[in-house]
Amino acid sequence: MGRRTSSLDANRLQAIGRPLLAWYSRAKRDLPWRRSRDPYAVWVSEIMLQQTQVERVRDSFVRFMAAFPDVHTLANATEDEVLRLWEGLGYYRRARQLHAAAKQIVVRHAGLFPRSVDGLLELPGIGRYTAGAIASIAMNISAPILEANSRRVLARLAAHAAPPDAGGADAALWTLAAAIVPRRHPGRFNQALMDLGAMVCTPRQPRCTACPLAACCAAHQQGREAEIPGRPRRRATESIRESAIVARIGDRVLVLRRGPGEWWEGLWDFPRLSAVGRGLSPAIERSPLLGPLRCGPPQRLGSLTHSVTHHRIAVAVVGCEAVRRGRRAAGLAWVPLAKIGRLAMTSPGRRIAKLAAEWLPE
DNA sequence: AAGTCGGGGTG
DNA sequence: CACCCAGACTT
Repeated sequence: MGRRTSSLDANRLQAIGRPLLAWYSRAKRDLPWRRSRDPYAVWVSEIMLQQTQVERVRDSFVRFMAAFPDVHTLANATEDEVLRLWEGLGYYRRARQLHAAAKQIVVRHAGLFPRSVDGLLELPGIGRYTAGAIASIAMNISAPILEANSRRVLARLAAHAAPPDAGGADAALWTLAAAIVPRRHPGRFNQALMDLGAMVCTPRQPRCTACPLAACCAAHQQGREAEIPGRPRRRATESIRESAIVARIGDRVLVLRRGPGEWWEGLWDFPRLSAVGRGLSPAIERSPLLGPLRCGPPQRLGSLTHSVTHHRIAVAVVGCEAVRRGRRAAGLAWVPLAKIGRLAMTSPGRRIAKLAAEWLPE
């Protein structure tokens, strides 16, 4: 056998389960979605948790489940309602796909979840990780998972130094994950791996002295836990400057819904233009987006920045008194500022609305 | 294989 | 500022 530290040998493999599950039973996190093993609840939580930290999901999960307690309720909801309850979580395609999948489950599967990894994979928004998570946690199917936490744990156990974006790096770790997931309690085992990664085997300064797997961790034995796994290459962030327009008539302001192919598809936002400063006024008048809109001199209300993946956007917020409404169009609405809370808005849109509220007394 | 998609908390 | 996160999907 020529295997060395690049993968776990059979002895180390067998050594994982017992100490890991013992650690989990006493150290596991108390999370709202762990109160239920209903596939629907597990599914909703897993979609929310994609690329989103646990602490940011807690409250949204509780609110969402209260509004849509089962797959039929979700399937019958409007996309606006679903998006509004997704507000602030980001990656809104997840919400649209969740909604589409709920309809699919109701129409094609009589409201019952497919009870296999392959069946789950056919639903929009469910990939290899999420299918394995739902299958193992909600259905007691011995399916592997690989995500940010368990990837780090397994990479260190096996001293697998390649960064996640390296070619073939994940394939080896998926193989490892499949080799170690037990037939008994696969869901607990997988969640234990994730909790260990989140609480002990952290990206920086892992707490190896508290780790139940330290004795069989190749990275720890080599003293390389700080450098494993390697960091992926980061793209440079690109800076963007634009203006957001709060066009006002009386107590109403102009908002628009983001369309297909745009960021925040389906969500409402204030109109924005790439022009800033002196060029803004003519840009407003020319903008096919806005009408054209006739309005008085733009007035600076404030500024804010936000980030979308590798873009950093500086927004100058400008208010103006519109003379008349301009064209009517789907996805364009004059909304009383007091009622803007009912719309599913982008996060910067919410902040812009706040500036607008300060501008407009009551 | 590389890009895209949010947002906020942390150091 | 950079880094991080219970990934999926398109090109």
